[in-house]
Amino acid sequence: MTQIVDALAALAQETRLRAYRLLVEAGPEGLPAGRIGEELELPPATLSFHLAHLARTGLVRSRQEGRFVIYSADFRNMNQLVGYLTENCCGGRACAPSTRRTRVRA
Amino acid sequence: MTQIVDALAALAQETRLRAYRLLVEAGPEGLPAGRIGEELELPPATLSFHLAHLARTGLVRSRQEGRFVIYSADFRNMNQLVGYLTENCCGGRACAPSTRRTRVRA
DNA sequence: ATGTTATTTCCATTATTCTGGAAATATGGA
DNA sequence: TCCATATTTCCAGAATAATGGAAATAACAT
Repeated sequence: MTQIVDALAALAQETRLRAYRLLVEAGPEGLPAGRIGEELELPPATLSFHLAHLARTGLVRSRQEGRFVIYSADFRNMNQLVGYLTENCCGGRACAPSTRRTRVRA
Repeated sequence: MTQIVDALAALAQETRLRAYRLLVEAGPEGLPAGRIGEELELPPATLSFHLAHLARTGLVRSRQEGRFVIYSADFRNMNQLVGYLTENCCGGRACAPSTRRTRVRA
């Protein structure tokens, strides 16, 4: 439960949610921190604070690449989060919307 | 986006998440505030604060019934939230787990 | 009206989170 | 080596959220 609350809190902040979405869009290659700060127009200290927060909860990973630190979305925790919400917070009814996306057959 | 951040923030707090889950379990009839406070062992002011927070975001509704105020989960916003996460934060892959639960633990 | 129970509002205190400048650290290049 | 660039850490101030006692409001019963 602590994990779930932490993941929710990590995303419950506009700057972090925007950063996370950028990284989802960017795909597995991810983006260097500076690129994210540019996109979000954040001073470096603020950016670092939020990226560290996302990384702490495991929603995001980082790897060093030369002078750059590359961040990328880690979907495992997001899967867990969506799974939790679907199973525990939707009262049995279909909570995920019927989008035209990948249908999952169980 | 503000709506999504608000919903996430509402659930990103242990007390509120627990209250919300209780209400999901309780179904459409919901539960009187006092019953929730009893279950969660909260002083009335604290309980009221958190329930009001959930209601403000639309995750929960309340209705007066005699001397009691009955709270119940409103799934519309939860659907929206899960939908948003699935569509915007999962990078195209299936985010909801394919585990089909026949039994929901109480 | 008075009493009892349920819930909320008021308010102050404490705790947590956010913000960003300045300094520190890290890496690569000349 | 020294310099430029990328990112983080340090730190302190500002903003926001959580907590709960006490008083207020609401609803019903006698």
